[in-house]
Amino acid sequence: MTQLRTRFAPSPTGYLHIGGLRTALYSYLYAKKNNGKFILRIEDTDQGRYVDGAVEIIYRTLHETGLNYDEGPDVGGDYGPYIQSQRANQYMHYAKQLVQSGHAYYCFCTEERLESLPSVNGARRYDKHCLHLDKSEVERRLANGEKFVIRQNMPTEGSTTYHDAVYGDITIDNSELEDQILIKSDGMPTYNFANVIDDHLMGINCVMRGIEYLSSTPKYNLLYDAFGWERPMYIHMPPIMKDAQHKLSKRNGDASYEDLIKKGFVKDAIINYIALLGWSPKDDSEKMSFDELLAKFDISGINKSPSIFDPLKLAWLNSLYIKEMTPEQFEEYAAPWLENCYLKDFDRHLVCKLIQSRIETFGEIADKLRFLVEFGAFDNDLYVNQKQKTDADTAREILPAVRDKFAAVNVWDNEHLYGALVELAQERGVKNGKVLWPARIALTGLAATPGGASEIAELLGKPETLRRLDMAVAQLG
RNA sequence: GGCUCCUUGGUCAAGCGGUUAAGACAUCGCCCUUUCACGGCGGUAACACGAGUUCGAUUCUCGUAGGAGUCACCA
Repeated sequence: MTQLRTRFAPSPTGYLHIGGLRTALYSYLYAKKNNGKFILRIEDTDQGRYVDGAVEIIYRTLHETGLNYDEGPDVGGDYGPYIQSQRANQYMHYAKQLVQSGHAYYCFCTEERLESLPSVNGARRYDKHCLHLDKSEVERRLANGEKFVIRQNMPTEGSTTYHDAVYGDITIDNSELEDQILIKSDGMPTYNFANVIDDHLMGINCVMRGIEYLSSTPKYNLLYDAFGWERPMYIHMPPIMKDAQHKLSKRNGDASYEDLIKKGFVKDAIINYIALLGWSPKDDSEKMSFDELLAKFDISGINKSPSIFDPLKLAWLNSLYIKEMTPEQFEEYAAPWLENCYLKDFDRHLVCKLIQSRIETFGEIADKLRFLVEFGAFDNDLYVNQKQKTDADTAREILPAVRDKFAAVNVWDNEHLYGALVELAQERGVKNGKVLWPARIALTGLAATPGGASEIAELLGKPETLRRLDMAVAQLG
């Protein structure tokens, strides 16, 4: 049995977008699942769209996410080169072979003539004009150095059917197929042509790609047939949408993998989430490690309908990955987010302890703790708490005592600070909340904060804690 | 517009002729609690529509509607 070979064939036009990453993920998973090979090929036949550095981003992203390809430009392999522009000289040979066998022909039509063609059903269609050119005339014009393209000669009758692993049998009338250009006038192959030639030459026997190729696949198959090559297995995938109408696209500035990382999502959560967009393990698994994904992946679980990218659910999954980190891992991961803002002045250990269970993405950290450096006048109504039965009056009564207690604390840590507050409550014969609530409000001026009064005081340090208490008392009048 | 594909709660999604139509996110409520968050428990919420096949359709067929893709010397 021949070995399964899948490939990911992006064009280097910028960041790797989410849809592309998912295509790579599924291709990788399917290959590995079947002891096959996963190949990376860069499709850069369009010089105009080439973006500097884009190739490196592709390599980096794939390696970073664990989608390690067995063959590719930077890792080598027996079927290289793996960059299409470096294989440029082979395509003409195959195109001419097709011309020989009558499956393709030279076309000298000018742009003007093409534009003057009548449009049928809202689309202009080439009329096979040059197919009927005399062989000697073709030779003459070629010898003359006239510009030409090579077109695929499509059958005009009948239909072609192929089987797609997720969409089933797809049948298209041959009359729908245009005599597409195989070789452009600059001598370069079109994507459609290079794709087929390279897939065959690289032994790719399983093509996984977006659904946008579903209806043009018969053209590819006709090419395989014309060469007498075996057609690959096809697995088309539904798109990932931004909303019901629009596909997720970098053109619209939608999130790329890099953007998500910058927002503080972790790579495992991103991979986990996109695996779930358009595919289901059938059981109730949601959070899955890369290995579990590999164990459970199956193309029968791939959906036919488009799915909308939900940042909220990604965030939830991300929070799961954050929570399962050990405190050490969390601190290490959070370090850059802490170092790059005011938080660099605070005890990293304490900060991390406070926020690990309270954030969904690392990008939220700075906002969540801003009160540590921003403190001013606030509404005394914040002291009102129905359950603790507190208000500005009870605060006015208890806060000076809180200040005294804190001032007397020698070992400035949560344990001692909390103990001091509880002790005060006991002395007064009131519930803990009666002291804790106003103390936290006085220290932060916020209705909700990560951490309670003593934890925040610990972070703030003694001088600042006492200063804020004084301000709060003064504000109460 | 032609052709192709798609259609289960707000979102992801199970279901593949007979189910009280799973589960998750979100949302709402309760519990826990040093506020928030975490965690636990529970609630609201869906088979686009119309025919047909069948004893019986979410499931099969055909229409309708809606959506997407495609019809390049772009990939």
